[in-house]
Amino acid sequence: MRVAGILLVEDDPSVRTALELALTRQGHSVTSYATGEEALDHIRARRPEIAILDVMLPGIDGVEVCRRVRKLDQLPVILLTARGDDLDIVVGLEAGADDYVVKPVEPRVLDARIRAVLRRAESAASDRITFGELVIDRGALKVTLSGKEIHLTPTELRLLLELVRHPGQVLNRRYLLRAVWDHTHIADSRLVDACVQRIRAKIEPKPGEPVFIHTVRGFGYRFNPP
Amino acid sequence: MRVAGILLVEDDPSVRTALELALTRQGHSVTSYATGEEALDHIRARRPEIAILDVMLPGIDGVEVCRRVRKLDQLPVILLTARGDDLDIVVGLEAGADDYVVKPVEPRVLDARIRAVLRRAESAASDRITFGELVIDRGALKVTLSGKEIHLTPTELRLLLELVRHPGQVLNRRYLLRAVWDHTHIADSRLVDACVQRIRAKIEPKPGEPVFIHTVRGFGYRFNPP
DNA sequence: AGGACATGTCACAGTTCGGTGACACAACCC
DNA sequence: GGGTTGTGTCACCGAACTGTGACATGTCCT
Repeated sequence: MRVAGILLVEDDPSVRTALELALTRQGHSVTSYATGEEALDHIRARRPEIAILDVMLPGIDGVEVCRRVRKLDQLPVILLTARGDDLDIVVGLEAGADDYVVKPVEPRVLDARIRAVLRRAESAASDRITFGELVIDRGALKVTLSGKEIHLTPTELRLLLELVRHPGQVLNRRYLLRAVWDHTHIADSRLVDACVQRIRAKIEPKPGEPVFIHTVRGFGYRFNPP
Repeated sequence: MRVAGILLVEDDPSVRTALELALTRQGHSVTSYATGEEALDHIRARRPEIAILDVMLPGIDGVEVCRRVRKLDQLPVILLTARGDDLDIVVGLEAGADDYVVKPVEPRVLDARIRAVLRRAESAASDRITFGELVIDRGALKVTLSGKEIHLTPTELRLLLELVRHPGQVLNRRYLLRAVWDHTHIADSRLVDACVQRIRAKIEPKPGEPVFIHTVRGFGYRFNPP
């Protein structure tokens, strides 16, 4: 099941907390703010997968955030409004929102609408895999950790992708040498170890106790989904 | 303003006539039917731009029509339902509907939703794509940067379009050689590199640090929407 | 504990890769 | 023909990458 990085903007703290809780329960990962300014910063910095914006906000309102976002980006947007005021709906959809939801909303309905919007947006999106904070985009060949892009060299990336292709499986050094380096029969080589070490230095929060790439003494390495 | 060929399916004759009239007044061209079977025939034969389907229909219902349509086509679908029954909404959106409207509906609101759905569908198939300051008109084969027209040679344009067709994806040199030059298996060639440089010189504000076409060392190039 | 062995760590130098500009040639247009 | 434009190729250079070996550290077994 896909899990989305959702940006939620809602100035009423009780509504915000309730929605955040409900969405988290549905399996989404949610970041929330109270103002449009913060939301725009977050969008620029963290690239969420979808934004859910309350229309009524102090300062820059949801519709305006939506307009600005639409100028730069394809980021899917759902607008939230307190009443089903028809004029709001027209304005909101004209601003480029992908959907428009009237509060109060059943969590299940909001979830369905989020998934519908994401499904539509996905056709253009690339295939990526998420392991907790680690996101590997196989199409863009990008790796991000907690939203920050990590630079991996070609060999490091190929090795990581090979490990990730078999999550939970132990891959021995000979296999990895063949798969990543095309080395057919170099028996003893510290190459793999060195490369794993370099990857760990980049993606493991504490390289001393690896979370992602585990050493299986005597056999090889295993990529563990957290 | 764009005028859409709308397929309307609604079994209640009075509602059908009312909606047809309202939509026609908004400048749309509407064809309407009372059953899902007729609708599917129409879709196959006439390729409407958008379908508005009542959920409750005798025989094949709206959700089922939506499901079948989605299997073959990208045809945008809006579902209509008599009450705001939450379960219906979830089922409908899961079936792939682009939007879900509860009757009775203000004509202006329905119109806004139609336009929003069409706008989204359009951006996927549109002739003109905008990436920040860079505008690529695939119909006119013109590229403009900050409003100024940029002259690209045919090969440069083909390469740029190929990259833009897969935004965010890394495309390797072999692929690009095949796609743009029809070269089947020239292994080592700096052709792509040279062409990318020429494009960069024209569209990148600072060719030293490219914004649009990124090099992914060891793999290829990636067009990054800003 | 102590030895044997497996793995982590690190720095460095050779190698590869891509950016860049020059250039030759073909195609095209006056 | 003569000039202009588009395209492929090449050589050079700096930057980035990577393999290697030496050494440190860790783990397992007796």
